Amino acid sequence: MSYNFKEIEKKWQNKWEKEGTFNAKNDYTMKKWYGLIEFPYPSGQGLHVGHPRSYTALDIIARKRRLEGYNVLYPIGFDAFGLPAENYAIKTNIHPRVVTAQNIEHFRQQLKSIGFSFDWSREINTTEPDYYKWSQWIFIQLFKNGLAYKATMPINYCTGCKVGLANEEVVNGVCERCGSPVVQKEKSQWMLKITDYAEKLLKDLDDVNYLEKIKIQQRNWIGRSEGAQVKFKIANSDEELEVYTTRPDTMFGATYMVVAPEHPIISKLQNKITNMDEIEKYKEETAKKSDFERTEIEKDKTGVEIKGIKAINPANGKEIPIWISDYVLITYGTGAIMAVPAHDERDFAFATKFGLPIIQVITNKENSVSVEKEAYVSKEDGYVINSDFLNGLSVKEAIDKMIKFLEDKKIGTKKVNYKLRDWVFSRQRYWGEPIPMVHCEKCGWVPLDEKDLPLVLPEVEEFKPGENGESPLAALNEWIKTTCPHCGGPAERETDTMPQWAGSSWYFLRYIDPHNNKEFASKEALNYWLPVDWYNGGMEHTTLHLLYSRFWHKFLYDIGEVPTKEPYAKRTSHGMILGGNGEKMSKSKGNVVNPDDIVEEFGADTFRTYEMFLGPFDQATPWSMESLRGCSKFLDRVWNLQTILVDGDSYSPDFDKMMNKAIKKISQDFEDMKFNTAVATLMTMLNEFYRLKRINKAEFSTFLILLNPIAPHISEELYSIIGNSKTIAESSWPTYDEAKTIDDEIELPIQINGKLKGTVIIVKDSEEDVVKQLVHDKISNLIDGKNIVKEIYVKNKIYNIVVK
RNA sequence: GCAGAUGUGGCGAAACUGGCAGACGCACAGGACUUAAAAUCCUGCGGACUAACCCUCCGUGCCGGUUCGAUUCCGGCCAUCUGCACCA
Repeated sequence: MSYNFKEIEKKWQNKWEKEGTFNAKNDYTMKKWYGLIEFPYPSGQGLHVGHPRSYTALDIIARKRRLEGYNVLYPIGFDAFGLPAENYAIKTNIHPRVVTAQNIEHFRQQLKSIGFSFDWSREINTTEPDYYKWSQWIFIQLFKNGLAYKATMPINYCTGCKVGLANEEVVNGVCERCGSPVVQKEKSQWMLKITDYAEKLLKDLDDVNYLEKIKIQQRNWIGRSEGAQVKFKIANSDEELEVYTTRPDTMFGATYMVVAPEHPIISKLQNKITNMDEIEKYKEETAKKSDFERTEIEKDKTGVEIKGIKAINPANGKEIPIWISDYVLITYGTGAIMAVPAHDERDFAFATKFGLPIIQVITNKENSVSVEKEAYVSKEDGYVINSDFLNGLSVKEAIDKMIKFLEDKKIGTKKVNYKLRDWVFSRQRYWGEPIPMVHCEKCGWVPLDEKDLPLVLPEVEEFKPGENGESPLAALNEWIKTTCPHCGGPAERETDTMPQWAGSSWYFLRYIDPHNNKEFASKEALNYWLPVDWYNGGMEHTTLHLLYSRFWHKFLYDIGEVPTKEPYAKRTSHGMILGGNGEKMSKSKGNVVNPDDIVEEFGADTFRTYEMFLGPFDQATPWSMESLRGCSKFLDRVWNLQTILVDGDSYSPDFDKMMNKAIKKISQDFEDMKFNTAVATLMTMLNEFYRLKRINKAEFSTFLILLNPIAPHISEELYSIIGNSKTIAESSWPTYDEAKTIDDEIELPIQINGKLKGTVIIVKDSEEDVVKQLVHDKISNLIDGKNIVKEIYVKNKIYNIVVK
């Protein structure tokens, strides 16, 4: 018999909403637990089945924590600024605010229908002035502390639409919408100096409980390296070219230099350069490529020699040519490299293509290295040759000696470098937080007075970005004209807006005290709730959102605004849910599953159970309608346990053991996010109840509490039906007796030569001679007359006999 | 190219710290109930061998190694997925 999930789920959801069952308490004497999921971007498509995977997982932990007596904060909100709403506005001229409000309403209703235990009283929305006031406030603090600055950075510029584009909108070098070529266009933009925090962001990873793969990804992204920064003189000139290298030991093998096409040395020395035409042409071609293309495509190296100037290798004083090539990026290091083709793969490819000299300076112990066909890049067991005063040293020794040489001569220093780049914070867009800065002729860039926040996003007629890649706000002359907060003279507002990352970089702080209009959150509340105890989200956010929000938080810590160094004590990650065909769900593939349909047909509890059962939580798994029905059947069987409900005590000690083991297993599985095996354990329990055709009230109640975090509605309903006066939400998490989880008899496997030949029942912790006798009796027919070489007994695990 | 991950039945998967490979579920097959179907319940279900059962052998992407014993550890390959900023 099926149960009426529609009625039951509605009933409990209404009760929870009416009573505020899951709202966090303002009792700061209680032990607390703060669980966080990545708040959704309210897209027009509505909730994806991927969202509930993460939300159900932490909902399970949140519900368990409440039953364990914690004051739980499990909040929800909407990250509602963003491109899709703006692009929709451009098409339809409907204000993004209107569309966003509709989408949020839809999301809210969808989320509520799944029965998450969110504290809805703390819902936030990044597009509300009350919220982004504080995003702007934090930006001003960053500016005041020298961490926000203006710099000229390229944007993607569509030559057809004449607007700036996000990376996402550039597909294969052309505009996604009109197909016109996209070029890089220089633009003055706000930058945030995340690189100042590189060392802290790296080091403090040691103190947080993130999945190891997340730490590794962040470390690689920050990309700390040690090396040397070295000045190369330009022959017959006062100019110098500075390079960064991690291999100063190979400097005698540097046979040429390469600078990024955008490098300022070119314009500085243009009078000496004899092939400016050729260089300009190459620069133009480079501008057509996004960074993405320059780095992604496995292509032949291209480049142009800068004729008329030469550099001097400071190691040996030899003149070497200077080239430009797009494989050198202006944004990393100094934008220039010394090329050592014998010991760097890219340099090797470049030198081979353009016939540049290759000088080997590193060999191995056996001196069997050849750099005829490929570069020798190993740093281990390398020894220096052909390098004057470095000859015979190991790579490590040579690095130190060369750095000392450079420092003595004052032409170079030891230098730590990071791959991490500063954060481009300007967007030439409408639907974002206005940047609260004005430009005054006299005072330069000045932040708004904090009492004048929020700087409200003004109304516009036209959402289309302006020509030349300006923001739509650039057309609002009246709005732009303002007075300088510093000197009172005429000034102009910044017209770019913040990126979507801004609102999400600190939202977890606002949840803590969402209605505070004096501060982003009170000190008292921050002290109590921080840090976030557990944050679950997608791996795709590891290097951007996760790092950005750590950066903002660390900054706020340094200026005394938050009490913890790190925002998140623990970070875990969920795998993607794929379509039934094993491919990523997408409209074009027609394999999208809509959560609403599942909830409508099978109910929220089945949906939640299936999302947790479908596979290991951290791995990508395909959706299967058949398996979903299996979960529906499971809940029907749970409902029908009522038919075998009996009075009386536990059935047997063994049965009691099964219950204790299950409590232990499920409790631990939840903590380890092994939800699939937790569900499997519940199914096994259920099978056992039916096998014995009995369950008493105490057992049923325990079973329902264990099931409750996964399937909260049906479990509450049954809990009440079987006569409990309190609800599960008012009860506590079951405990188990460790002694009752241990078997006193063990079925010991017997192997001969590592192959299973049988089993024997032994008393737990039996001594070897006792077991030996039992084993020999059991398999005497297999070992009689055989030459026993060795016998291995691993207590309570295995007995293995080696025969010849 | 770099980085991270993954690879186990027809399918999703499980397996503690190196110790009985395949728990749980789906699909499938047979049976019960039913006038019949659906639903439900019961039984079986890695492969080879076998009429069938037992036995035996093979089996965790491939090749090798360590070990009494390897899905698990080590080396080398192959394939797939994800991310990327050619990171000097």
